Amino acid sequence: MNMTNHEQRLLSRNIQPTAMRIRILSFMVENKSALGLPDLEETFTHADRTTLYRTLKTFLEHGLVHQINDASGITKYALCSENCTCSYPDDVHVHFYCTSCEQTFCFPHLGIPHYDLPENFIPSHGSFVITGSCPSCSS
Amino acid sequence: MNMTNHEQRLLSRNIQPTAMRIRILSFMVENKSALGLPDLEETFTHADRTTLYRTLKTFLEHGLVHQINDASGITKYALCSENCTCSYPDDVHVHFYCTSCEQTFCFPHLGIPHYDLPENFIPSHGSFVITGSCPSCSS
DNA sequence: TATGTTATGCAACTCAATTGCAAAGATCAG
DNA sequence: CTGATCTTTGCAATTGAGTTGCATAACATA
Repeated sequence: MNMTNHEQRLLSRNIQPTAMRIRILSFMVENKSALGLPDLEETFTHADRTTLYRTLKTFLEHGLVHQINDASGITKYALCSENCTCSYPDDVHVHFYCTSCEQTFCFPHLGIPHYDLPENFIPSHGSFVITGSCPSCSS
Repeated sequence: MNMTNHEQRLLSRNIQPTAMRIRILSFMVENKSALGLPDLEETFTHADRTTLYRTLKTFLEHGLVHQINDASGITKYALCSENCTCSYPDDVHVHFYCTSCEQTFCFPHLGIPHYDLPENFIPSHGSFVITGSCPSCSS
């Protein structure tokens, strides 16, 4: 709710804290699950799709959010923790995609193991998604 | 190359071994990396997109292939091993997506750990993708 | 061969993602 | 304060993956 907080968070990632970006960051902070562009379009009906699209891209490039590729066909984004550098493998965690409500959740406490990749495969990021049914949908 | 082999493989998954399906299975066997619908369209220019699309869906539903969601935005499919039931977590393995050539590789020998999911999250599948640069592109 | 089922082809549509360009807003030097 | 410059936002349009309904062709079964 403290806008200055969000401003600080943007500034710490070298993102110009415009009104639009603060509003979008605020929305992502309040939201429990990862968000895709269509989610933002639904919420920010007054704003242009392009702006929302580019805001997500900007957030991603500056490491404010990480990208998740679930089976929904929609690219989702979720906020990184304050000290996250999105580096592999330490800052990569497991996600859960519910096929029923199509929401994607972060499980920051579930990290990923170290993998010995075949020679000359150079890792930089990761998207680990478990698919199934979430508590709201599995009851 | 032995078509009868491919026929057997389709039949063992209860898939009617039509000429089209045998050709597509054959192509997938020869291919090193996972394939998406656009890849099939490029190769089978004479066939209809819908047929290719539905063939992949059929293969998926019958457990002949598994689905991978990498950062390309294209749903990829890769052949399962003979005795694979695509069950979580035993039959789930790590994949590698190269951002340069946009190819996705299976690492069947790299399994995934057991995760204690939060209560009432019921897993059924998984898509574990490490992103980076493949040997051909990292040199 | 007749009949019903399955597979394929055709056409059309939806929607997420993306790009170029113009207008508006912010920043900074003088 | 003013003008020049850079960044952000809005508008319009396009691409391309994914999907569906329906008609026809191929196939299996009796």
